Amino acid sequence: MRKPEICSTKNNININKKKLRKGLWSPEEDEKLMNYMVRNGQGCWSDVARNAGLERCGKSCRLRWINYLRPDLKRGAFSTQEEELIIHFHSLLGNRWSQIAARLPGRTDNEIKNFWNSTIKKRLKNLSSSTSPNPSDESSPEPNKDFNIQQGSYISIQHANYNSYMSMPMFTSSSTSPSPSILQNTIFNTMNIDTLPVMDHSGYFNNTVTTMPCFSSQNHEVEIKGSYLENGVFGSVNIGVEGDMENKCNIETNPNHSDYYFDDIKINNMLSNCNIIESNNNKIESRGEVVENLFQEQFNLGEWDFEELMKDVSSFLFS
DNA sequence: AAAAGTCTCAACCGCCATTGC
DNA sequence: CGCAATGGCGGTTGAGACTTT
Repeated sequence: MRKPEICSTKNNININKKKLRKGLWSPEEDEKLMNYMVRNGQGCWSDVARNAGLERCGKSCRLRWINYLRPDLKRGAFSTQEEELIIHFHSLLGNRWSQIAARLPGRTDNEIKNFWNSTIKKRLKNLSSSTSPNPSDESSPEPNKDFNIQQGSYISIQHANYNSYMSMPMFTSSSTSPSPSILQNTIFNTMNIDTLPVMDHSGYFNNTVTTMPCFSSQNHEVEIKGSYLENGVFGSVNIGVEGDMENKCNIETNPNHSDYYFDDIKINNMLSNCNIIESNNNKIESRGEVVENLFQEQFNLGEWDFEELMKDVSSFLFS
């Protein structure tokens, strides 16, 4: 974390030549930005910074909004399903964090990147070093090269907090790069197929309980009301259920996390002023234009480019 | 209890693409 | 076409929290 400081750089051009703040955001700054965004929606970020009365560059505002203030953000630890998905999508997409994040609504690219670098990569590294005398480069940004794989054998990853195992194929890394098809196939198959999205004709997913795309699960209990889906990948985005808004928002406030002042900025109150209802066909209706604008991006974010993804998978599997 | 080491994650940096003039 | 402004992304940093010694 960085201490707040006053500085200006070539990236922080301000027409008033004011020095721009950097570093950690104060609760007051958060409130200003949140208020502005709720009232006006997203526009030119430089204007946002200026008009919201923030001595920050537009980029900084954008980052703060996307990574922290957005109402649909899911907070707290990654679920095991999310973890599996990240591994899966990373194997497909490499370090394209924004694309991975787009497939995990409520999670940001930064969050996923941090999680990967701090947790998953380390786990895979440990795994690799304990199973192979010749560890490969885990930091490779290229897809499909994150595992040291020896052909013909399998390794099992036991997740720390749950009972399932992931079997992964082992290929030799000595000659050419691992066969993507086998790797992809195996990773794909080792995931519970239930964790994969089932899209209906309208572009949403079957078995969803919210307006957001969602996974079904047979092996994990899915709690629909009261909190985010316990197992769940998308549970925290239950913003569309009438009368449940405040509850949803509060639930995502983790007292152990650094969002200690999140309640103070009255996000719940601001949002509860907007009347959002969920219609029968799982599409959101809003009587507040601002909210509509506000959430539009989130819904787009949550949509899966599933066809594209499956095309990639197919090409891996059958190439 | 204190020092050292490790981890987490918010935020910045720099690059590239796009857009508008 | 060239330039500047802006947006978006991935890589990196570093302060604070946490754990170990």
